[in-house]
Amino acid sequence: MTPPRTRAAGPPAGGRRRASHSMETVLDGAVALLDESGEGALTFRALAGRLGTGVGSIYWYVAGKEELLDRATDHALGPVLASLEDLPVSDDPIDDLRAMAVTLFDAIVDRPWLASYFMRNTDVQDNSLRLYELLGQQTLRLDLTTRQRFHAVSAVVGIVVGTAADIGQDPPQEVLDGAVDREEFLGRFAATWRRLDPADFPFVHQIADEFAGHDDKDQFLAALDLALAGLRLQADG
Amino acid sequence: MTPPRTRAAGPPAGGRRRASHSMETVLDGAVALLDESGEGALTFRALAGRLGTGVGSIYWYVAGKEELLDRATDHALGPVLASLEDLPVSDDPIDDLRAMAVTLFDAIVDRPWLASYFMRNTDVQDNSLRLYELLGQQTLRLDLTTRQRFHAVSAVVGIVVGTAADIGQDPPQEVLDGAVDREEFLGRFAATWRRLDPADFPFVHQIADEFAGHDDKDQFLAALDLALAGLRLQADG
DNA sequence: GTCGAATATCGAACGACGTTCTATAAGATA
DNA sequence: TATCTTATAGAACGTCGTTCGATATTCGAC
Repeated sequence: MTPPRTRAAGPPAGGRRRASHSMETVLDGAVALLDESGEGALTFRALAGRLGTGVGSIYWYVAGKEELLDRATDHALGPVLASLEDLPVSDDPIDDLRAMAVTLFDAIVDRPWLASYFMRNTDVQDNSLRLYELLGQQTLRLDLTTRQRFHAVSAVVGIVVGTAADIGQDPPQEVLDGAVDREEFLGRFAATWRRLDPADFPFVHQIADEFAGHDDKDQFLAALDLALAGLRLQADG
Repeated sequence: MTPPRTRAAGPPAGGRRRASHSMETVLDGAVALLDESGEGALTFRALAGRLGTGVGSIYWYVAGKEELLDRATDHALGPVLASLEDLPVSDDPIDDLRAMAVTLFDAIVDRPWLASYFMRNTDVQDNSLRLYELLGQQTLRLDLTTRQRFHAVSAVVGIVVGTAADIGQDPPQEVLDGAVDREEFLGRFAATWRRLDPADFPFVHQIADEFAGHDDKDQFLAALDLALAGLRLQADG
């Protein structure tokens, strides 16, 4: 979460969103590149090639790579925000908060690059701010101080983004290429850990098998539920 | 956490650590650059300049930038690990776990770049693994399943690294340069948020003042304590 | 004491990247 | 028509990670 840095001389600068057919095209292209081959694949040259234009053109819409990333992130967050808004409302705010976090997590797992840029600049990332607001509104239904609400939402967002980022950066190409499947990948890991001296590494040694068969989502849900259990305690206390 | 990718043909490849005066020199230089001017400042040319050698020489010690970063991270983690080991042991494992998390957090705040590379490759990052083990050993003292222990440590590490990373990437140069102090920086933020329509953004609007004066460490401690409260529930239940 | 491998250094060169700049075309306005 | 704004295109610049071949140094084997 960070304020504005620079702004492209570009199109919808001030007022409400004009037509600007091409800004969407640029963002769609950027998102497509990110989806297809990850963060490293989004270069101005590659994007220009895909759009059939020159690199210079992109700079008319966007001040630089930072803004491109921020806007692409926000662009991709639009549908996520919509699905959060469509979530049913129960009478338990913490359950609703949980459902939102899970939805957000799933979206980030689908697009791991989201984690790196999410909430970096709420000035450009309108949807990020709305998303933050939506999570926050659940805490308004709880008996908490403002500060506690603030901290609760920070914690939840932190767990979602943190865990998802961890997962996203893990698979080292071999797995993405399909040359090595996830099971073997994790298994190699576990094997290394199991070889450690149990006297020096009682915990890691014990954890090895658990790790070999672990599900990233379970890991996320466990962390989330720990924090939410704490939050419930805080709200009821 | 990830297994090995490539390895430099380099020096202490297999066996126990030889003298290898220069590997330490390289890592010290890398850490110094990272400390002085952040992640962007660590380039092979800058490092070679500081060491008074050629770029090519560095590649004898390290297979590439990834490994350089991994090793530099682990190098910097050495003293942190030592201070974790020196922490007093109480009769409450969760309190001890908390103290460790706080110590780790403080170290990362001091060196924000640690967050980006911590635990990326336990094969090269010996200290990371030991650190993970140390946290895990506290959970061995709790009445939990292996899986719960695994998840608990993941959650704690996730909160530490996630929160610290968030903080580290925030200040947008102006603050680092001292041109704008933190208070004004946060204040600008809060002002933007306060200008939002309270009907559309009840939460963000309410949070604005809280945010203006917030302390990053409080934010971290709040998230940590929520999760630890949940953990205590789990262990006692 | 010599020789050849293993160890270690160095910097030019390569290709890819973000960014800047200038030239230019098309559309609106007068 | 002339002029300003909008929009495009790509050559050029400097920096980066990385590769490579030319060297120097060390050192055990003979």
